[in-house]
Amino acid sequence: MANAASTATIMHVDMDAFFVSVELTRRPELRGQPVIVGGDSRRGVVAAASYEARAYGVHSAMPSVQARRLCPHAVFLPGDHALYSSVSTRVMAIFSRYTPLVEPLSLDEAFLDVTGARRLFGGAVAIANRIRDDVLAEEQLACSVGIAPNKFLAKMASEEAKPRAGRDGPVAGLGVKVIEPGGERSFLDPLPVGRLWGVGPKTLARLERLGVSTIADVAALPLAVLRGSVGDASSRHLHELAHGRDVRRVEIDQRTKSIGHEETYSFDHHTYATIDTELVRLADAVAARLRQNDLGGRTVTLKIRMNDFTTFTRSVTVAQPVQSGPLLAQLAKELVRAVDPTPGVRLLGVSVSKLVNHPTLQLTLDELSPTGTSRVAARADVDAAIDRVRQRFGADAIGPAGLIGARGLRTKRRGDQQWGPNDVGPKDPQ
DNA sequence: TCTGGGGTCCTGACCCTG
DNA sequence: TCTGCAGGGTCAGGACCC
Repeated sequence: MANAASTATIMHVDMDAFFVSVELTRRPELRGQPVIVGGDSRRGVVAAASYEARAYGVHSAMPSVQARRLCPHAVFLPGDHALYSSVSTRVMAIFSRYTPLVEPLSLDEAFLDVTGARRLFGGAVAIANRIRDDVLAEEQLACSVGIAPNKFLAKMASEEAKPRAGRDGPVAGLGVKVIEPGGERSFLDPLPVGRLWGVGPKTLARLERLGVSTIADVAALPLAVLRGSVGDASSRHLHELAHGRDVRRVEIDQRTKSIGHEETYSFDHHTYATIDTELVRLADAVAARLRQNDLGGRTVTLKIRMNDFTTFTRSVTVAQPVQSGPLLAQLAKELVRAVDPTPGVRLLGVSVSKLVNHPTLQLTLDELSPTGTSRVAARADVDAAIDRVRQRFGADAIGPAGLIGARGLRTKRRGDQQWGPNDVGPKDPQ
């Protein structure tokens, strides 16, 4: 790359149709067919589609019902979050052979700062090609790589390098795309403004009202005009990106800021009785993950989506960090009482933020009594015992008593029902 | 027509405190 | 004692990302 000695070299590596490609490694007979990973129920969505399915207009986040209509002969697979996660760990380890500066963005993509590795491996393009070869040889997976002076441009470049869905099947991409220092504007200017990071449907509509359609238009717009339309922080952010500037560094230590679980149900809940049961299950799962990471959180947020899709959040901040399932469930149940569930609740979520490491034991109100402190220690012992049983016998081996008989002792795990509910109705009295 | 799950960040309203 | 103001924390919602 020109100016290579003085400019940072950032790489964005993006796996091609990751979930589908992982599935094809264990179902090779499906190669060449339209394959869709995602929820197949009436409220499911597409998580990933093979390029053969994309040729029919199927894309991720599309309702599965619509995908089925567009491509009736597609093979639907339910998805296996645990498998994708383990493959992802191995792929990230391959990246780490070339630089310690690896920032995973999600299971299937990462930023790499290869500035210091260029000399050792013969340049950024050589590193990119070696990574692609290693991932293909060891995991039978393809990936695309963008190389540029900063994160934003590297990501844009990797999108340019990816394969595309053609009428007669996948069309191979470049594999590696480089944006040289000095070439930022000529690359960005003609692109539609919707390609800018942070421009979704709402912001796009606002920008279009200003007569903006390309990234060049944003770059030419006075900052004050942009600010009036999209606010202070967004205007500065978009203006910088439109000029090809992005000062964010590759961060290898990304601290988690919140942990939560949410679930969309196949059938709506109408009573506090069944909602409380679900909240116990969600709270238990969130608490287990908090303990797994030795974290506690002070703010508990409840999310409710009604069947007309209106969504509420209600939160409460407590003095001591929370880590126990029963206490989390108790707070969530108190929050849910502010909402009338009778019209129908389609989604419930519980999350915890304001996280702290190594939290000290938290007290409930009744535990503040003179005899209460011994109960706190006892509850911590119970939590630890539950975690040990689950580690040895599986997540469903033990759980809150309130869940027995509701939908079976089915413990919520990370990745469960990731792309929509199973078509199992609640045992709702209504 | 139908819209998942797990996150992050930003904004505005409101309340409390000095 | 009352009022105005600034700053910080909390809460709720919106928007966006993969």
